[in-house]
Amino acid sequence: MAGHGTRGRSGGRPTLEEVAARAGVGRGTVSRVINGSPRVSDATRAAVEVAVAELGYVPNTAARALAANRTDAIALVVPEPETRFFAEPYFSDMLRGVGAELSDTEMQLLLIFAGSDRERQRLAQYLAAHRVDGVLLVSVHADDPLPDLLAQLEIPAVISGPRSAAERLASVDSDNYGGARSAVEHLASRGRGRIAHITGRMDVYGAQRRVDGYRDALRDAGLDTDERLIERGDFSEEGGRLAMAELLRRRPDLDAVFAASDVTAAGARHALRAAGRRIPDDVALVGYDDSAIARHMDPPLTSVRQPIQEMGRAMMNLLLTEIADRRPAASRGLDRHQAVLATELVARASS
Amino acid sequence: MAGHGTRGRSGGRPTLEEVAARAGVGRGTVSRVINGSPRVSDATRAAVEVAVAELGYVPNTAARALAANRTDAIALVVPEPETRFFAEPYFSDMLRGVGAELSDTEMQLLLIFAGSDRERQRLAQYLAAHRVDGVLLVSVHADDPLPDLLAQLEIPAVISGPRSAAERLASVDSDNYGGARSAVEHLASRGRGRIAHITGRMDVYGAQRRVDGYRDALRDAGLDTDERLIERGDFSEEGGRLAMAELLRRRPDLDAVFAASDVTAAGARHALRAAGRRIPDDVALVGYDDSAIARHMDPPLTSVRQPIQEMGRAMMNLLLTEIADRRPAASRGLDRHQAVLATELVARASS
DNA sequence: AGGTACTGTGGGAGCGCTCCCACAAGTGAT
DNA sequence: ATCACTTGTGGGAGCGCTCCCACAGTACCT
Repeated sequence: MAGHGTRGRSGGRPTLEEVAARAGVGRGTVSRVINGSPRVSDATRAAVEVAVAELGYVPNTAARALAANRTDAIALVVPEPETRFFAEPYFSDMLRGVGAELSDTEMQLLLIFAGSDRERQRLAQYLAAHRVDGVLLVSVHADDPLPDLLAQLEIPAVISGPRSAAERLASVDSDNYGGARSAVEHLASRGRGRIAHITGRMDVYGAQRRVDGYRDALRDAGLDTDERLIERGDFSEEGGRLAMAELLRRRPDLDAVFAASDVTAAGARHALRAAGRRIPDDVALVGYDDSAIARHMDPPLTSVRQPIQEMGRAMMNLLLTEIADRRPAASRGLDRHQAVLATELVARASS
Repeated sequence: MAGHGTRGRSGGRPTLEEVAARAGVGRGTVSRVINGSPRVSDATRAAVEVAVAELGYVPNTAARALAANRTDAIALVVPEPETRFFAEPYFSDMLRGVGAELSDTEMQLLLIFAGSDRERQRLAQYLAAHRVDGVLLVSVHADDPLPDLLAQLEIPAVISGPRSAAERLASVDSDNYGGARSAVEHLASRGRGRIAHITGRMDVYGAQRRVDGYRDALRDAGLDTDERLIERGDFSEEGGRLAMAELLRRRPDLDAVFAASDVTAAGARHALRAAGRRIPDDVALVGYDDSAIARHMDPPLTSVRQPIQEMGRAMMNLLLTEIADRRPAASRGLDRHQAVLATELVARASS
């Protein structure tokens, strides 16, 4: 159907040209009004607006995208299977923040899952076709090639959780260092002096930062900084259990544990129970994420909350700036855009 | 950035014209190859494909959309707040089905929430701009103006759950009538003879059909068809409780209840417990939806399962057909496209 | 040999918009 | 009166593609 020739001149949707004719002005003027340019007299603007209303004119997105070389669309890329997306409140919180920030924009948000190889293939094509003006990347693993692809294509992008201290992409993160510090300071204030730490996967930058925060807080508080109080975990429950058992073997006198995630803390709790230690009487326990697990644990788990929704907003803000600048942070060397949001310690019965 | 004149001729993305030059053919031929037209000789096709690969050519979507008057995008419209979308497995199941059917297509799926008035306003603009080739509409209320807007704009659309027997839009539904019948037949086969029914909101077509199925099944089985065995509910738990209490008052001798939803059944269960009736010993209970509630109820609830994921697939299939035909079902009078999928009774301890 | 078909191909015209140049008209300084 | 701006406006050119017409070449009939 349609395509060319003298097609549907009368029947179809009105064009900018028809609006111009109706308002008795030129095409350029209508375009200026539509796009909110200040360089139009009030009288002319009013006339055009009347014509637009009468004709029910709506700009043709495709034509605009072609001529202006932009799409007014943004992709939220989730490098996970859909199931995880729906299962974890993290994503819906993030989405809410992003949506809130976007709602007074003309931009359109696309949700793209890239869990399988097939989906990733499609995504690469999609990005290569420049079908979006910018990309929001959440939950990226350290070895993910996606960020580099984005940098190479020079597509503005913002990542949640930088992959390292040398992250080239603009990024938003919560204050992992500060969060860890607050956990340790909280335990110290409760009179605990031999505080252990079960780390997350050490190839995750945030996990490294939590270790840094833990160490510095211990040192600043003048507490026991024995390296044997640190044991590796991997964010999993089983990892937490094993690490806890090892810590109890090495330092049976420990009186508190800061775990790098709530799930890890759940594992630690099992090991503590198995060893006959009471929480919090014998050993105080603090987790990270303030997830549902924390609230439902027995006893309820003290945890460090990250402002996920705020992070979504911040990501969107950064991205809109990047797009406005039309120069991805990656190409500007050290002048990176970053945002780090404060965490909040939620104290419960476990500490 | 770009715009016009002799812009980025060398640097930017390759165009179809450049591919044509490289392959030593005309623009038309490249277009045919890209779009998989059979009217190209094998030799020419191969040459073009080489040029495409060498140049890393990716078609410009905007230009294609403008010239061909199509977008290759489909919207899944959810007329609910995002929170409900994430809370109910219904949507994620539906999405999975839709996605599966779409994955071997070039089409792009957009997820659009239209819970608030503001969002609905935006959606209307969006549709008026014909930014999608078709729309999937899930969870529509009887008085929703959205379907009519779609019909008026002549945008191909498929609705999940027709609003009435006279639904003009193409639709996919589960077999509410048959599902209700199977519930009643199941109870009858368990030896129950005085089977009550708590309906859903009667302005929902599916709820009406369930009543029809209930009535016909009773009649065909030669059971008690006393109209006093039917009481209105509204899909809610409280509604189920009230209706159950009323039914017990009117027909204290009833020995089974078929509730129009699992949530309703949960309410009925409370009322039965309050009246000292044991489930299933005194009264057998069957729900509808086979939701998580059914599995976790005490006792576990027998329920009618709808094939949500299959419905998603069916919707997508119907829509793709509609789009291919380029004539919305609404404009073809009685030649409507519909699909009705079978339900399945999941028997548990409550019956 | 002439006709009729079909296959494969090139390229003009056009999709509806934005960008920018050109230019008219007004304003104020010289 | 002249110049130098500024403000507002019209419209040409171009974005990269698809559609379709025209036409060359080949195949198969009369």
